[in-house]
Amino acid sequence: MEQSKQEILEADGWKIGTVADFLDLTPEESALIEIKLALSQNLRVRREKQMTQAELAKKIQSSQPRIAKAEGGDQSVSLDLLMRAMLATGATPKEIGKVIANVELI
Amino acid sequence: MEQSKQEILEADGWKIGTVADFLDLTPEESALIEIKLALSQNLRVRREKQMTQAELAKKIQSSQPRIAKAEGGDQSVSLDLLMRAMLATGATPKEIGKVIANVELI
DNA sequence: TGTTCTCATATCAAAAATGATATAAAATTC
DNA sequence: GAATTTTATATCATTTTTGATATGAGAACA
Repeated sequence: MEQSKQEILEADGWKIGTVADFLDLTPEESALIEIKLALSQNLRVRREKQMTQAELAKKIQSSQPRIAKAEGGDQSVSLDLLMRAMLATGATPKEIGKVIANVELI
Repeated sequence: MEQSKQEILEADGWKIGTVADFLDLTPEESALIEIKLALSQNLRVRREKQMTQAELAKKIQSSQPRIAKAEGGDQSVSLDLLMRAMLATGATPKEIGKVIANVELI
């Protein structure tokens, strides 16, 4: 489970090559990554129930490839874009807060 | 109360000139601003109890002026920087989630 | 099988955000 | 009330993030 999580992070370009590198992250750095991943995963679930990536992109003046990156947990996607996307799926601050609050510290 | 909130937003460079303009924001745009403001205000409270802006800046490889902007709710500060700063004050995902969850929709 | 729809990946110029620096203003301490 | 510390504001070159575009991969379905 931890292994697969690391694989996901590596594939998405996070600065993690080995488990040692992973452990070199400060708790704060890890927490930020976890928060972003939680949001991106939640975004995909919410979006899939309602629309295509292209439709969501249009709603927030973005592009389909960028939504794909957001949902894929890509490193190049900011929290701001994730938040805009979440809100565009109808997520309320309460719901978003819950997603973040449920992030487990490593 | 609403008036003063608008004044704050204007002073910080948000694209809000009049109440009409303010009402032109989509609910999603408003929510994003509210979330950022809630975080910046909470950041100031947390940081003041523990350290100076310069000290916090050093912790996250930022600069004192940027922390000032973050706490001041400046438009040019990303959610990512706000989040990094919050985490550096020891805020947990649970606490951060609570701050966001408590944001009232307009 | 071929067509259509949806999502993923790559590239890139433009825009936004960044840290650094200088310095002013304000608050705190002496 | 002077000195010191802390915070705010302004500018700027660099980096990061962005939307756009092109295109590939895959699934769904005819």
